[in-house]
Amino acid sequence: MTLTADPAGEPHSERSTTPALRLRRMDAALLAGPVEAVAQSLLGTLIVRDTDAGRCVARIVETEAYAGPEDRASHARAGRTARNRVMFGPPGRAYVYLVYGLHHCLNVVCGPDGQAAAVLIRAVEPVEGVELMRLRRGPTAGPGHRLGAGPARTCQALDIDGALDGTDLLTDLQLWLAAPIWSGSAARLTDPIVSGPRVGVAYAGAGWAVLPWRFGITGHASLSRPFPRAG
DNA sequence: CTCTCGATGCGCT
DNA sequence: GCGCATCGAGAGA
Repeated sequence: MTLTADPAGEPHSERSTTPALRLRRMDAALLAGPVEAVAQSLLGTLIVRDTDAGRCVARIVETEAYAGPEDRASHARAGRTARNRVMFGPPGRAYVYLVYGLHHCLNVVCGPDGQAAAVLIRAVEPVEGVELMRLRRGPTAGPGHRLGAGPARTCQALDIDGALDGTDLLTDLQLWLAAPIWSGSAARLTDPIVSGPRVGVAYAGAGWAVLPWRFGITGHASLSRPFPRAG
């Protein structure tokens, strides 16, 4: 399925109104269950970013699951620390961290309060506010569908940084999660899902590094990078 | 297309 | 002090 909020994409007619993208706040129930299941459930849902500059809406097309201290690839592997404390909190919060000293990454905390688990948002497809996203990404950014093709690109396009760490994505007004709605009912992702090993976690050791906990919408143009064959 | 490398702040050992 | 859940530029095939 293709999601479009571009008014120009609709034939012009006198009584036609803008085919407004209708948004409904995400249900917390979607964030319950095993983190690798939640990571797949988040595919196709929307991130809404409202700032003074305007609204941006982006569709999640790629995720990675990170579990608790037992997961040697997870930031929770050393137990609860100042940086990862949000991961151990209630589901629905944003865990935002700085990586390589210059890039931010956004996670959606899931699982029960007190138990560390989070889903990294690895790539999004711009849906609304594409020009604003392009402005934030800078003049060297590629075509529109690549503006959110990576975890740090996603944060840059949506103006997400450490100040938003701990934000409640289920209730906040500036950064929140939504499900797309058509004809009054919630949309369901019908696209096939592809999986593969998580990116950049070789240090985690054989068991955890090869776990296929990276998920994407098969063949989507906004994926951060290709999935290995036979994923 | 692929590969290599530098930037850059800070959490953790 | 080491190394990172990354990106973009540049070189070479």
